[in-house]
Amino acid sequence: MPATLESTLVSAPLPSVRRLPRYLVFLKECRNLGRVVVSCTHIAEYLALDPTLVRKDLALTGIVGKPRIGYPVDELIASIETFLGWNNTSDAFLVGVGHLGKALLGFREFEARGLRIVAAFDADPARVGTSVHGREVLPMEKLANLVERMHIHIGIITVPRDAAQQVADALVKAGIRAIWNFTITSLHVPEGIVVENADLTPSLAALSSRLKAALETAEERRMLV
Amino acid sequence: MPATLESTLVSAPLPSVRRLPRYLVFLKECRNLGRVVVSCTHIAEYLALDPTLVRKDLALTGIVGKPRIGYPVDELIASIETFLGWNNTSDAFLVGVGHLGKALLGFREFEARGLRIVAAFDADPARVGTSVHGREVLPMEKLANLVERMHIHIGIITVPRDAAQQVADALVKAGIRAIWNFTITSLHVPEGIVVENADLTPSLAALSSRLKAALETAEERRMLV
DNA sequence: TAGATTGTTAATCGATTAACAATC
DNA sequence: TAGATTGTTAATCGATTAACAATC
Repeated sequence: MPATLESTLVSAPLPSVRRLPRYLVFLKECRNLGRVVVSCTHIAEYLALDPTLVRKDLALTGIVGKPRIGYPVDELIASIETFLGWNNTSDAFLVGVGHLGKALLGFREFEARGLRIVAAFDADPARVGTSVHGREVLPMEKLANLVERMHIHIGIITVPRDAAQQVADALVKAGIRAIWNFTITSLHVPEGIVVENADLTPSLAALSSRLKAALETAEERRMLV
Repeated sequence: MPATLESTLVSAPLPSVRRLPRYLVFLKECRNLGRVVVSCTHIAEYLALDPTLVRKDLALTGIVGKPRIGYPVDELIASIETFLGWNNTSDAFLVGVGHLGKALLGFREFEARGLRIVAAFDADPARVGTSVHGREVLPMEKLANLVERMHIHIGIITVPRDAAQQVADALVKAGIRAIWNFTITSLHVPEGIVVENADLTPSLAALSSRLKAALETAEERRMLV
């Protein structure tokens, strides 16, 4: 296989990609305050990161800074947003209109971040036909046909975890290319299909673990005094 | 400073901690199927991970396996749940009763994972006094007093991002020790206060980046044929 | 100019993977 | 016993941090 193919198999380093949206918050604040240029030093200080790390992250997006000056704020914002694809919107389907599914359908911010949830599906006949934040809930039977007809690439799974694999199978069979999985279930999908897990449980586990360590440290410190 | 203090400053490796809940899903499936023992090989295969990685993660929880046999399923489940603190529940306050805040208040699963959201607060007078999933929404003025009286350690922030820092300040001042931050805002808190970020935007950015790479790879592969 | 900042190369660090002896 | 699996030590890998020349 030629090297060019191999080279595109990997996306940009994911830790870097995940930091980019946080830079944008700070940069837009700078813009609001009328700042014209900003340095990695300032960004890094605000986000409690290493300046070199920020510099490498920004370089990923293709921007070139000026030594001693920094980066033009407007240009940097545009560069990051283009890199993240926040300019051209992707359409997505959502499956499972429970508490979380409804909340996601209500997030207007997604559209400014390149994601438009254009349809919602549910297996529960009682939910089908109802309207959630202006979108009618459709029956699962319509999923496959609509994915193909509307060239949908992204499926969002917000069903109970026991149903997640089954829904993933249906989405993949219908031709979806990426799944945003809000269940803790580890999905099995064919090679080449992207699964991004967004279930909250791992984050909660990390929170508990860190809190426990912090409380123990504080307790020990107290005992030493 | 003595070495013992230093040693407790760090929690367990967070990547490991984040994987533990996913092991539990598989283990409980095993239990339901009547399996008595399970090996790292099986867990790793199911979750598409390296067996050694799984073994080290499990060792973190203190369990000891039997060569050639594996681990007793029941014991392993108990070991992980104890390690994660899913047995003894922590009380938490939630601030910001919008779409997401309401959805979180509706998640009954949190209680089985050691988190009980005991009260909700909002700055909007129109929301104060209403009831969400059986909990009355309280005014921000009551926050500080109740945190202290109820010995609350965890604050959940689900307000609009512009209000996040202000809410974090109020929580910290009231004596909270850990913040589960559902906004993209990078919070500034005193040393020793834990901030776990759970905003969806970084995950969405990773999804987009990976999808883009996957589509490009597929396209290149198509061109080569 | 002087010096803050960029871009880049090298060193470090931590997590993952490989290797292998011990063992039920 | 034979061999699958554990626990552990060593090697690898990737991300972060340090060092430093180039430069506006």
